[in-house]
Amino acid sequence: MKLYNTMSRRIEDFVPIVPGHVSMYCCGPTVYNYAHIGNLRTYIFEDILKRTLRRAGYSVKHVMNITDVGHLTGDGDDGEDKMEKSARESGKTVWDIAEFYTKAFFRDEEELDIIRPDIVCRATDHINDMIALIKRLEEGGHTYTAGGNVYFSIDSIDDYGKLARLNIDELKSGARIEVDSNKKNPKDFVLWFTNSKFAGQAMTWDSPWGRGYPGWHIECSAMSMKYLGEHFDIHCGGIDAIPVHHTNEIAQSEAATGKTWVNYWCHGEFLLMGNAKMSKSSGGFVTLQTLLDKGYNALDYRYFCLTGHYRSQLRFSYEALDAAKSAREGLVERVCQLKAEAAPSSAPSEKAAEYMKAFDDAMENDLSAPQALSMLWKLVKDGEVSSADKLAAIYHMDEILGLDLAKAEAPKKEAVGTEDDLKLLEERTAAKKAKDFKRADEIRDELKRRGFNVKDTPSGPILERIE
RNA sequence: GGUGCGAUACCCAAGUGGCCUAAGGGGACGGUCUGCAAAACCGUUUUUUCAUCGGUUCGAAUCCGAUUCGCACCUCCA
Repeated sequence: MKLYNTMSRRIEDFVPIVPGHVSMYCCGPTVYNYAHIGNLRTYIFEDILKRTLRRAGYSVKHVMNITDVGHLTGDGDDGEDKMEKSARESGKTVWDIAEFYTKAFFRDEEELDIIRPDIVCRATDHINDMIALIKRLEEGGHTYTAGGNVYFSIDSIDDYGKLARLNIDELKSGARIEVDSNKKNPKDFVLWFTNSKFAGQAMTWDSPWGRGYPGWHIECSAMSMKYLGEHFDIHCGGIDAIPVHHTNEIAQSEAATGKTWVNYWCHGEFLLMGNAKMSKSSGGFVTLQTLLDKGYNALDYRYFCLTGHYRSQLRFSYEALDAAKSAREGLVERVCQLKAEAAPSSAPSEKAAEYMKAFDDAMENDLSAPQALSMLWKLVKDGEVSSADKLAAIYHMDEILGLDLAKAEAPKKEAVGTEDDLKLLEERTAAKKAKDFKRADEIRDELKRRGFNVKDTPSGPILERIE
C-alpha cells in the first residue's frame, strides 16, 4: 500500500505501527449547518481509504470527532461562535442545533454508502480529556494565561509548523485578521477560554482556569489520543486543515507527549464550484439534499468523486454530475443483466483475477480511483470473461467503490404510471400484435403527453417517466 | 506581499522520461435490433496531439527555463 504523506510531501510505503492494524483519525464535521458536497467529498475519500486499507489486509480502527462546541470563526477571540449564531437564528438551543445537524450528517453519510467510523466522539463528551491534556501542557511549560484565556506558546517548541512547512519569520500574521493582543506570538492559539468577548455562551464547563470552554484544536488531540493512543498511524482531513488546525494539533500533541504523534498525514483536495472553492461562507453552497431534490441518487455524487483523484481539485458542475449519473446508471443496468444471467462465480478465471488485481493495485497506489474505475469498465466490456466471473470481480471491486452494485436493482419502471396509463400500454401492445401501427403510435404519443417514454424490452414493454 | 499547485482531445478526467499513435466515463455520430422509434448492444469520434515559446535527451504530455491564464494557502472553511 502506497500513500502520499503530507508531512514528507512524498508517496510512501505504508507501514503500520502494529503489524496488521491501522489506527486512523479523521476530522469530522462542525455541526452548526448542513454539510455541503465539498465537505462530503473529503468523507468519501476517507471512506475509500479505509476500504482500501482493509483490502490490503489491515484491520482498521477509524475514529471521527463531532465538533459540537464553541467553535469560533476566528482562531483568536474574534469572530462569532458558529453554534451560537446558528442557534440564535433558528431560535433553538445550541444543543438542539448540534443534535439536528449531527443526525443530518449521518443521514448524508448513509446515503453515500460511507461506512460509519468505529468510534464517533462528540467534543462535548470529552471536555475532561481536553482539560487533562491542557494541564499536561501547562506542567510542561507550554502554556501561559493572559486576559483570562490559556494560550499555547509556539515558542516553547522548536518545530512549529513542520507539517505546513511554515516559515514563521516570513508569515504576515495579522495581515488579514486582527491580532489578539494577549498573544506573545501571533501564531499562539487558545487552549481554554474563560473570557470571551462574547458573553452568555450556553456551553461552558468548570476547569482549573475557571468556567469556560475549550479552544478549537484541543479536542482532536485529546480524543484521538484517548482512542488511538499517543502514537497512531493516519490522520486525515481536508487540505485547509494543514496550516492551522493540524499544525496546532501537532504542536500541542507532541509538546504534551514529547514524541511523534502521527505517522501519515493524508489530505483531501477541495471541490471547486465553478472557479472557486465551495464554502459555507462564500456562496455556492450545495448540499446532498439539493442533489437529491434535483433527482440525483447520492451514489451519483459518490461516483462523480471517484472519477477524480483525491489529491486533485475537482470541479463540480451539473454537466459533470450528469455524466457520472449516466455512467453509474449504465453500470447498474449491466450488473442487473449479469445477475439475470448468472450467479457470481466462486473461483474467477485467470482473466477476471487479472482485472481484480489491476484494480487493487491501482487503489493501493495512493488511491488511484480513476484508474481503478477504468479497470472496472474494461472488465464489464470484456467479451472473453463470463458473466459469473464478471459478477464476482465486480463485487470484489465494489467493496472499495461502495456503489452498492451487489444490491443494485434495475429501477422499477413498471410500477410507474396510473392504472389507466398501464391499460393504454396494454392496448398498444395489442395494437402492435394486430399490426395496427397507427393506433400503436397514437398511444405512444398519448403516453408521451402524459409524461412517459415507452420502452420495449425483451421482457415486455415498460413505461419510463420523462425527467 | 509571501508560498504552493494546476493548464490533457467536444465535456469531465487518468497518465508524470520509451508499453502514450494519451485510460475510463459522458456527449455526439454511425451500425445491429425494431413496423418505426425508444431502450439495449456494438462501433466511430481524439491519429504525432497534451496552454505558449525555448531547452535537456537517442527519446518528453511527462524533466528544465521563460511567458500567459486559473486555483489554493498564509483568516474560519473539508
